[in-house]
Amino acid sequence: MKIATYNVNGMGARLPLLLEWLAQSTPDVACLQELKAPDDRFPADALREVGYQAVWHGQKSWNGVAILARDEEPRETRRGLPGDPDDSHSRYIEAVVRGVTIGCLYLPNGNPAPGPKFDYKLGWFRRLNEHAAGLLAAGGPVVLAGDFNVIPTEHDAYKPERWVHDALYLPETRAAYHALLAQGWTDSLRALHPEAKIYTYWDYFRSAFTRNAGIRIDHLLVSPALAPGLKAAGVDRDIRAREKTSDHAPTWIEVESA
DNA sequence: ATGCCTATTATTAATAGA
Repeated sequence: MKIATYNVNGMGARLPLLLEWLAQSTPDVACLQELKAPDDRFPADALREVGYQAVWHGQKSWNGVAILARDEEPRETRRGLPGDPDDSHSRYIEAVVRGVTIGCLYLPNGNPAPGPKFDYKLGWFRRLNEHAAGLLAAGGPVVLAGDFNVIPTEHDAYKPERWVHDALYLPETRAAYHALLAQGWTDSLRALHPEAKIYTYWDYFRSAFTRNAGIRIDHLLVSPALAPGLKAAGVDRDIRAREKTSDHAPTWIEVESA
């Protein structure tokens, strides 16, 4: 089973390349973030034409997440994280595909830090970790995939010193991520490639991609039921090199699901 | 420390991203 995550940075601008990527990479499940569009502008028909059914949680202008499944309708189990009824951001959706629970998330950026946006990030992170603990307690196969907006370690940034005051790398952010891993989740890409330089995001400025000045912030965490079945993991860098591309690249794993 | 570039929305500029 191939499971991917891709921050598309605008569904409206990205649909042609998204369709090309799906045809090329053929994931069984694709978690999308930053749709930047309301629910009624989700291109469900165009996706269905290339074999994907979806559940989505959109929002005008910002945020927005979706789960795509090939030749199958994802069975939605949750939209929005529990714990804050006043949270209006569309940042979490969860569905079961082929018996695997898929949590698709777009964790807040949190800049500038300190400040209210960083407080929101940490609060959202606490709610995620509480929900994740519940998913683990159920014991089944689970994948938490998405744009975590977390640089986990110094090995996950081209120039880590540039990020020391940034919300993606501050000690509180990394501590929350490592607390999540400590519950028993496996960071798939790092587990399969312990020493590799792996990036999933390169900003649009200063030819960051051609200089490989990137960071690793898109992650796929698997529960203990899935970890022994991890077979492969990678980043579709060729998609990031294309015209009209997102600033993120699709990131994926292959795992035995049963 | 900041701008660089891009997408979106609403009207040619503001906002957010990371």
